[in-house]
Amino acid sequence: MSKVTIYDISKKLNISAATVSRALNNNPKISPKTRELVLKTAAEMNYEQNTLALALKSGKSNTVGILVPYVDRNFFSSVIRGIEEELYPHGYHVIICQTRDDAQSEVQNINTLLNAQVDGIFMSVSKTTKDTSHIDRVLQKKIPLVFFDRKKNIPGVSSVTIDDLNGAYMSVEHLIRQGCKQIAHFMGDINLEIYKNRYNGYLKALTDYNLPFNKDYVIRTNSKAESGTAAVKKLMRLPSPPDAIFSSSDFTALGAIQELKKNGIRVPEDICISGFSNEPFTQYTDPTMTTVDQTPIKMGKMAAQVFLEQMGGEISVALEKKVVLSPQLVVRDSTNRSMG
Amino acid sequence: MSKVTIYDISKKLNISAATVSRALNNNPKISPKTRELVLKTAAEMNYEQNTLALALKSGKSNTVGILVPYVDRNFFSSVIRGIEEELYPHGYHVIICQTRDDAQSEVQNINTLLNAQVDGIFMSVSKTTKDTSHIDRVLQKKIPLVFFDRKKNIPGVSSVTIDDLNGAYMSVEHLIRQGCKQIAHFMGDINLEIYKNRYNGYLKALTDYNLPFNKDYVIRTNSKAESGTAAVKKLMRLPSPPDAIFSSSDFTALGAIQELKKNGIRVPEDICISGFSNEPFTQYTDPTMTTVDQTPIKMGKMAAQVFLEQMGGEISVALEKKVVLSPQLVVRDSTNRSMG
DNA sequence: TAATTTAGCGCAATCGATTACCAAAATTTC
DNA sequence: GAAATTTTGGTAATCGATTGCGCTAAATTA
Repeated sequence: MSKVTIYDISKKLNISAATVSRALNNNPKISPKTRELVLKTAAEMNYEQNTLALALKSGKSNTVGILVPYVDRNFFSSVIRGIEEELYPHGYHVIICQTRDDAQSEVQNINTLLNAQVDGIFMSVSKTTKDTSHIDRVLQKKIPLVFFDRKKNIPGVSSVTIDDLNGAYMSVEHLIRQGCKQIAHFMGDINLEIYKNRYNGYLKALTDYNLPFNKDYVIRTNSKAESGTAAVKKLMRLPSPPDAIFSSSDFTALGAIQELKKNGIRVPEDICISGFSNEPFTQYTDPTMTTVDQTPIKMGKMAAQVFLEQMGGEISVALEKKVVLSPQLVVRDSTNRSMG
Repeated sequence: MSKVTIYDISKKLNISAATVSRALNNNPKISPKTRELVLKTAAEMNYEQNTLALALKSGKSNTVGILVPYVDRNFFSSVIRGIEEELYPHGYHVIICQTRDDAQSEVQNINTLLNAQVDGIFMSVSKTTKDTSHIDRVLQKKIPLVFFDRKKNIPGVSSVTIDDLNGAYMSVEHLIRQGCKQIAHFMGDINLEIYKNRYNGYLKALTDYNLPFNKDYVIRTNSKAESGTAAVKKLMRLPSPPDAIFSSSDFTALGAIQELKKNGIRVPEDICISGFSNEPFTQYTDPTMTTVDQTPIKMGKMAAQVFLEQMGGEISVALEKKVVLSPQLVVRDSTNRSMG
């Protein structure tokens, strides 16, 4: 009924609990005969090691914490899946926390995770995070920390990100090859590196292909479809509207497409549009949407591997590791002019 | 640097650790003066209670486990979000496990969760689960268990589900009101109650509205778009093809729409189609898809509340509670004939 | 055969916090 | 002022597992 402990086994066999523990852990100081006996009895009695007691004694909890803005955002839940699948075989559990993109909640969650003595922390920093003293505290405690996607540049912290600049560059390059010459950009929150990088990739492509930069073509958006429709309205009022839009978000790109269709402007014939993230819905829009895949499951798996490496290293020299994954341009109809 | 314990505080103040513990827990047996002193010192020394030690001593870990087939499925991640948001203010953490719809993995995960001494378990049973002895073990240990969405009928286990039968009924009723008379059904895995209920709702609506039942109109599908295209092909070969499809899944409905469009059959003019789940993409398909919203975040919150109630009850009389949420019919263009 | 090594196992401390039980001090009561 | 209470706080066991140290008996060596 109630839990079987090593003491129950030791009493039954008339040996000490220490012997039981050693036998169960394959300690060579125990004779094979005793070991077998203990193992057999433990199995019979349905013994299970008490994780909490072990964690308290060893200081290792075999759990890791994952901090994301929202679990139900496809990108994040996919990363979580990747982490979980990579870590489960190693005996780790994942604790999920939502920051709701709130810096204060991030700090709180970090605290409770530290307090629960997690063996590692994975996080995508919240948009509003400025101060990083809570992150320093993680480092002080020598707990492996891995940023994914959204990171801060802090020495000693590993990160797994995608090459946003290149993803943006590939998108814009693709638009140019489709014959577009006046390419607008929906720019996300510049507080986050990822959006800054996407913007820079946009600029770099323009420069490399000798296209002029027009500041009216860069619109600040916020990852919501409405923001995309508003942005499109603004663009269409310009004396010389763009013939392509590279959006830093699938949602704003979607809003743009909807607004354009409503006004009888054809996509991709009149204007090409590409998004970013490869949200599941992008393959079902009309037209289907060109976008950039961030390989989130892979990102999660990589992050987990980085963590495992850091755990493996005897002396946790906290040597940081920066993994940058290559994004994948997914070309679909919203930029495909060859199909007419 | 290293963790501050109540012993550190007790040494500094030259009192016993017991007193410190009591002071921190507002035990009335400690004089206000001492209490204040301890509290102040604890704050100064940056003391934090060791969760693991507490958990070991009390048997309460303040974590709950959530088992889902895949975390990156929108429905499940939304439920998780609901649970997390409801439980976080109560000091609980959530551990996420993926079963990959594999019964064996479900058993394993349950075991490790029990072993980690979670205070409760939330689960959506995997498709392949037949034997339920692992669930019985949870009950034996008197650990609150709450099924959500996919459940097994086991006495003593609470559940939060939606009224699938009614959701199906509303859908079919809606199709009938649109003038459809020959309504087909894409039926999911009948091993799962939810699909059985959706099927029954379909049948009930047909009966109530005096429409004949045609067994050729019921096609077994598997929640993948391809399965939907295959099903449509089969239906279209019938001597008298249907004029509406009620699909038990958004994905198969999507596959159906795509296949029909490809063959020049118009939706909704020639055939109405409705799905189930209100996946995010359904609002972006062309035409936008009528579907049934399962209110997953609400479902998560309800499940959490059921759990909290069970924890609150002094004697855990394990009185089961069955919550059935009302689904929401979301009417969009794929069934809207008035717009012609 | 005596001396020494080694295999096998037990004792008790430890991880950090809680709490039943008990004891000293302070207060009240007569 | 002595006895009876009441406050206040200490002692030590407990949750379950691990492990350094040491002891006993068997095995090895001289």
